[in-house]
Amino acid sequence: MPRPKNLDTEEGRRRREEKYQRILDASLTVFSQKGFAEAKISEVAETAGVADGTIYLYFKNKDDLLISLFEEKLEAINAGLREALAPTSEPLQALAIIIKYHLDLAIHDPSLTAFITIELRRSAAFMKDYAKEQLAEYLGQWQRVLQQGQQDGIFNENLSTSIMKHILFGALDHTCGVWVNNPNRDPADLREVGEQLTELFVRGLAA
Amino acid sequence: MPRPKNLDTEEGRRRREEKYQRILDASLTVFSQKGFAEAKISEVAETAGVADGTIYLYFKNKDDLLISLFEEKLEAINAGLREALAPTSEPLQALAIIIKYHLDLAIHDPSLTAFITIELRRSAAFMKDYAKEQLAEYLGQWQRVLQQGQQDGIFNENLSTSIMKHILFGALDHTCGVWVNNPNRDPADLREVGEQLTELFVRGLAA
Amino acid sequence: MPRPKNLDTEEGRRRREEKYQRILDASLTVFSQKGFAEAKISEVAETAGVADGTIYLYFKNKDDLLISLFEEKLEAINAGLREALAPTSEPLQALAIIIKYHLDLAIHDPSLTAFITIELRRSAAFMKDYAKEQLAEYLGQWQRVLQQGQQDGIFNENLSTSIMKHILFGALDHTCGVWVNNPNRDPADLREVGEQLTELFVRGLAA
Amino acid sequence: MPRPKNLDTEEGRRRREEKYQRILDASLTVFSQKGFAEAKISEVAETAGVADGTIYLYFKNKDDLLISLFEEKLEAINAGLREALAPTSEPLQALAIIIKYHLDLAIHDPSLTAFITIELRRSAAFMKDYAKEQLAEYLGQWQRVLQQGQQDGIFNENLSTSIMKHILFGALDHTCGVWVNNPNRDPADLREVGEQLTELFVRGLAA
DNA sequence: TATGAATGAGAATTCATTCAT
DNA sequence: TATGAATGAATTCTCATTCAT
Repeated sequence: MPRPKNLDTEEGRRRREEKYQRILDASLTVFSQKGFAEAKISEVAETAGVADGTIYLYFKNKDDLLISLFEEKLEAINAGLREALAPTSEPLQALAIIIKYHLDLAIHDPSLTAFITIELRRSAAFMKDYAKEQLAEYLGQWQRVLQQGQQDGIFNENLSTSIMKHILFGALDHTCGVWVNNPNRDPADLREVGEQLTELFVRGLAA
Repeated sequence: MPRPKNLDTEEGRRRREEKYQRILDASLTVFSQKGFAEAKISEVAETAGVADGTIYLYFKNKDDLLISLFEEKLEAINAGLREALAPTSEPLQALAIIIKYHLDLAIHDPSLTAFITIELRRSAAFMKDYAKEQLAEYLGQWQRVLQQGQQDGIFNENLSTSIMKHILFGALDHTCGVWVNNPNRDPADLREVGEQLTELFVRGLAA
Repeated sequence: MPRPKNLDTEEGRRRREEKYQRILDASLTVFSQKGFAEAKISEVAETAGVADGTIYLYFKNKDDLLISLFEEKLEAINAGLREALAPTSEPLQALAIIIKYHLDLAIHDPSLTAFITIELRRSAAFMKDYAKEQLAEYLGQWQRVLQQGQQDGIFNENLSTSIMKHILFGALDHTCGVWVNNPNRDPADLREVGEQLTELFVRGLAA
Repeated sequence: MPRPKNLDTEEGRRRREEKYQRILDASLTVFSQKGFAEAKISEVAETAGVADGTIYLYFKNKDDLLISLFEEKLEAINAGLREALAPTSEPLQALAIIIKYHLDLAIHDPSLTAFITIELRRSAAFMKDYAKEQLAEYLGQWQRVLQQGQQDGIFNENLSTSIMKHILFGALDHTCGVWVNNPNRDPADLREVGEQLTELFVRGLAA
């Protein structure tokens, strides 16, 4: 969703798209390292290899950069999860996929995870619902799996799926946040978390 | 720990302590409403009913205010939990107490919960370990309960208590954060969360 | 010249005088160490062993402290020189006394010399003439010696005594300033300066 | 040495150099009028015709402005004296040139003289040796002339050139300071000072 | 489009001075 | 008188944003 309008040439559009992306990537890097408030636009620009002013050709302001980053990343995460869940409709398998997907995210993109863990709540509390919507969509996918499990008689019907999705998210988000924050992090540790978490939930949710 | 030296008179000490507390309370109010970065010292001062400069008689700078707030509040929370857990050594009861204690905190002091939920991770990531230590102590109390449960043969020994404590914290912290952020929040909802969470964990942890 | 009025008792006056002096001495210490602008009233108070507010019972404000210090010290210096010059009316002897007196000042009270060297010009440039007057009086004593020397036919009548007094002051003030600023200063070095300066002037001024 | 990086174009460099100079000139004006401590960055900015923030694109902070001003000006003064002394190696002529050069400085740039007279000592006492080095270089040029005079048998060998240079500097600096501080100053007065000073030293230094 | 120098609003912090005790 | 906590005006400096090139 680059703002600049020159879409005349194919070439032009591609170049714009590419620079837009570069700025967004740079934002993620800087925001995850320093946190949004401490991050300087000039540092984002330097990281992206563009001039400070250029950022304002693609984004309205610093907040817009944050919002766009959330939108872009959360959308992709949602799409990725949708794809990952497509092959199966078996709730237990799906639950395992959900957990694995979230943990893999942390393993493969620690910056993104650090960013989400740190900024999501602050954004949820003080900003409009840009991020909230996407998060709702993400958790919505989870909830559907849980509901399916209840329908299939696999998951305890007394448990509220809308509460469970938040419990699961909190658990995953926090454990990933702790892991990502550890300079000597080892993916094996996070995989272990996945197994334990799965066991806890599978037993806990069991009908 | 107010800085001013005049501790000569009983009266003097009390007044100082009182103002120190007033500033800290005001910080909590403002920090939880706007987030630390957006909070202005002048607003904290106004909320506390003191002049801007007065804050610097009690705290070194804005960061010190944040750190002191963490220390003070987390210490009290730790002490409160210790007290709440004292009466029982039965793991299942203790687990219920832990969950109830955390949720009651949110119900009785939503500002504090909002503050912790939003700022704790950011602080953990970028600040020294002022907050980390207290959090470790808090989760340490939880872990001891889980370990006791394993020893008593009540909790599944295959589950890592050090992972479980983080899972539980993430779950509680996030659900409380969501609840606190809801302008139409109803304590009953959070109590419901408590019951469901307890059930999930009791079953999930069962040996 | 303490301001407080309670002069009722002999005892009261003495105590006041004593505290006034203590504050002034503390000012000299602090001003000479940090310079007037960097000096903090609270540090002067601490050095004097009084409360911050007490200073304002004796001095109108920070500037008044500076001015009073100049007045007090320069007056004493003037009186001291007058006394030192009393025994002789022989110009060459008097000139030697003048130089020795100024250098001895630096040797015996380096703080005062540092203070004067650093603050006198700034004060002369930006403040009222409190200091100027006393300096004029000091240099006036010098000029009378130079004039006497011309009258006696010892000093060259073509040289302007009003220029010479400034030249001599600049020379003495700067060399003392350099010496005082040297952490490894040795009084012998300054005495050597005195001899050389005397020789230069005696020859240079000779009729 | 402007900080901004864009040195790409000849044009760009020139404009930057020009603005750097404008700010430095404004500093001199303001510092010499009020003294460094009383000078406000905002006033320097206004005098320079730039925004407050612009100053920080060229200088690290207020102290850096002072230091840079010293460096720039004292360097130029040193270079100027070197040039002025080049034509002659005759000590008496050289001495006259030294004195004339210093006094001409005051006549042609009273602000600079006021600034140096007032701030040099304070800086020497409290700041690093930015200014000290350049002053040492300046007085070093004087000392070489005095030494040459001794070698040539013109100047008294009993006099220490390292003391004499300080005496001369003090004399010149102070007389210039007094003159510059006089609102009704007449260059003729300072020329008279020059003649008298020269006569005093020529006679005083004579072998 | 891209640049990056310039802007200036805004915020933290300091400290001389006041004033209730 | 003496105290020292409280005040708040004043100042430095930062950095998101603009705009001339």
